[in-house]
Amino acid sequence: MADLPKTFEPRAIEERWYAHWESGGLFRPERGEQEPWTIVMPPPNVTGSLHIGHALDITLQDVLTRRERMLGKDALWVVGTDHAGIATQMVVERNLEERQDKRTNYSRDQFVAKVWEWKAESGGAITRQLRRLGASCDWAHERFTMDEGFSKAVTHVFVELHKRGLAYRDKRLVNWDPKFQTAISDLEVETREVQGKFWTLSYPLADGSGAIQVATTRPETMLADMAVAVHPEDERYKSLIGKQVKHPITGRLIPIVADEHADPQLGSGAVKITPGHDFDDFEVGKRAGFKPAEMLNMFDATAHVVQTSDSLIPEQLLGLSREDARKAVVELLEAQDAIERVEDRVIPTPYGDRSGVVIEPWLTDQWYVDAAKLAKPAIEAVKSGKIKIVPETWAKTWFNWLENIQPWCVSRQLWWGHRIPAWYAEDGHVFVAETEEDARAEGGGKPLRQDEDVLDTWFSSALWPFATLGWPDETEDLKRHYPNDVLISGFDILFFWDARMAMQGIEFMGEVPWRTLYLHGLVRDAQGQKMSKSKGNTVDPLGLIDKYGADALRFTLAAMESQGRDIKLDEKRVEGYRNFATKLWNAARFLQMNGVGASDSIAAPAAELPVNRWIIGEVVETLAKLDAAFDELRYDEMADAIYHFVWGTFCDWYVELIKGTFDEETKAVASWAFDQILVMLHPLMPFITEDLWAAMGERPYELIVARWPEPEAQVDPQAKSELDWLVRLVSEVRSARTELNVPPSAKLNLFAADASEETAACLDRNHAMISRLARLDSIQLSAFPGTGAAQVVVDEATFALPLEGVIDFESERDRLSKGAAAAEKERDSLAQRLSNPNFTERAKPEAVDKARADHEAKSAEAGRLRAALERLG
RNA sequence: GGGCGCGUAGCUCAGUGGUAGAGCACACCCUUCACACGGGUGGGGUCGUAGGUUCAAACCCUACCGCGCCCACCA
Repeated sequence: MADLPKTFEPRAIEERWYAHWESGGLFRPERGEQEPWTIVMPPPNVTGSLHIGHALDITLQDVLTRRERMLGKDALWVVGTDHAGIATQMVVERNLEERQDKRTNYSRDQFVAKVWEWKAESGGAITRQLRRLGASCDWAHERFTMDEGFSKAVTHVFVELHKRGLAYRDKRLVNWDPKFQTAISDLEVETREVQGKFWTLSYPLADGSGAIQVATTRPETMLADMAVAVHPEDERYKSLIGKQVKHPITGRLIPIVADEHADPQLGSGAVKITPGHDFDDFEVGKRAGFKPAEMLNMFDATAHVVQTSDSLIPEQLLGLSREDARKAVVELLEAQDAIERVEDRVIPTPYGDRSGVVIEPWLTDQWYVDAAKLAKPAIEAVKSGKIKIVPETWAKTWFNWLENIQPWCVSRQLWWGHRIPAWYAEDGHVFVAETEEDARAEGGGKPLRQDEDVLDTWFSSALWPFATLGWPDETEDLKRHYPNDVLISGFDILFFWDARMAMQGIEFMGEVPWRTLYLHGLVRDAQGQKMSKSKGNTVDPLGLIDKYGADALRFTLAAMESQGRDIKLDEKRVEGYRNFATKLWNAARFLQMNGVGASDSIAAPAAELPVNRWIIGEVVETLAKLDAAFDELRYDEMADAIYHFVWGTFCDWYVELIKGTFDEETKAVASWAFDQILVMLHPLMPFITEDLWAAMGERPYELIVARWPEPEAQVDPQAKSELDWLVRLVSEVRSARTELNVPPSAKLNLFAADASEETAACLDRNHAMISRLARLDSIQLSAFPGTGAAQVVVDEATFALPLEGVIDFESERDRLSKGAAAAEKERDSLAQRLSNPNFTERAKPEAVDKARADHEAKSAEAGRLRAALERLG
């Protein structure tokens, strides 16, 4: 048994134990015969570094994984990284820019090679950081979404979806990001409220009979106007329907059409229609008979003005940015007095969530996935309970999103990612196939050109629960570990990732990806603000680990994780749990000094002494609480149960009680109970527990693979009530001492009056412990004959502590009166309730019985306290 | 415009139809031979507001006030 150093230094042990676990293959021992248990880690971006949100996510997963492993299961925690298309391409492009270089100086293949180079050099930062947290995942089979095998799965899925008619190419408006020059999905667009203007413009009728006023928030797009719409029932405009308008800047003749989209209440009631640059207008345009291919486009990929196909945009506007074009157009309109009104207004404006620039609706050919079809079984899976969402309030959000889902744009105009397996012949014919050879075969040997685009990163990560297990091959892992048991993710990726995993998993595996979906909240700063780099209020988990240890950080995050609500992280909490670790450490030191080491039995040792029988029962009850908390995924309750047991029960009472009496039985029980603590605490605090496990003695195996306790031992009710009584007695005496300002060093005599035989026996059995903890000189089973004693009431007995001359009668009278008054107040309120026939007749019988019993107890207590007050004189 | 969540001790949060809990902070005492990252004791809450249901509500219902988030095409 190694002597423990005086203080606990997390730094010194964390690295050593992690390396030991990993090199020893202890994260996934060979357990092919055992029941499998599976969880996949949301693959962090390969460009990422560990932030506090990861720390929470990883902690929650590791806690479950470690326990399942201790339960003896073949626990698999899949780990890997995501190629993160846009993010990674950006990083590499930025590196090039720093050297006055740029992506377009290279061929596609050359650039992609550079990305792989970057990944090899600096792509693994986050995986090192996961280790610092103690993540016990299966590194031996670490995956990457661009690995050959995984890529094969991605291609296969796309080809299959195409075959099944669930992936198709379409020309329609997409959310175009002019900064990254790629399409993005609806989910990657965030709407921000921006202060803008609402213009009312005057468009002259072509026949010279007047003008019609139209409203817009984006005057620059008028250059591609193709119609003016009015409501079919709007009396003001009915007669104009079918007439033409001469566009004030381009001179284009455009029709006035009837469409319900035009809201008579809004602005003038007439609206300009720009089908190529507005989602609503696109629909109106289609209804008005325009084909997407005919719709006018006035922007290039960077959102600068280009000539429309009818060449009607004035020369001086070409090449202008959106912003400049707006100014120029407004000036031109002002010059011809065509602006009726300008109002200030808050405009909901779409922004790219990564680029931060305004998204342009742009008419392009893209690949879409028929999400609505895939969504149906995913909705059903939750409805039927095949997937259980925790907390279940999120189910509503799940349904709401999936029921209203739009086609998913999956093509991206990037170089880094899974290239879309589609090939085009010169006649435009498209062949979708797993390989170029297959495509060529299908195309009859015609020359083919592969699609330039790559797939949305989320398209591939949606396959994570099965493609990491070897799919489409039918591997042993796949058979054993799909469906996964649980998925843990932040609710911020519920749509991006979770829902898409469910859709793809059900479509391709015929089975839900996981049985339970646990959603946790976001970590916020102590003020409740969302953490962001720009605000500078981020908490660096690695800094906290350096300062307080990984165990303390993990325990904090678990303790604060309650049913998915957001976590306001306060460093003080981490400090507090670091103190908890130190407390445990010192308890171990103390036990060690007294000859307590590793327990030699898994089952609770036989014990005679009440204190030992009691602590065994307390372990059993703590285990039950923990097991229940695990079953319900209540991390706060797990932390709470073990924290209070270790500190409030084991350290504060058991260790204090057994001080000085380390007989063989006590040593055996203390060893066993402490071992149970280490086992039960290990999922939350793996490092310190593993270290203490080793420090306490020779072990046949590491704690990480030790067995989670089974509730074999019993709670002894007798011992429980005896120790419960003892704790109350000691607490009462201590309280009286403090309130009466008795110096801690003074030892008192205790007289017990009215003690039952049982109480007398308890006093006798435990007199040494009671005397030490309550600082007593002697205990006598008789009423104190004199006056001037402090008195405390515990159950039926009244105890007197003579304080000859020391006692302050006033203080003691106050103290006793306060206690009596409190008891009487409760007694009276219970009496009142019991005198109400409505209560005794209608309330549950248990409630009535309990009220009666409580009433009796409170009456007796009040009586004893009043009697004590009398005696005081 | 829909949907969700939250408002409980100074702070951060649990909580259950039957007389309010924890941690931290605070006050007082203690250099007791594991631990001052400690020990002991204590103060502190009309459980957002107003109604309703009930024998009984902080817990259920309704409305309102305040805060936050998500979804949605009001040009």
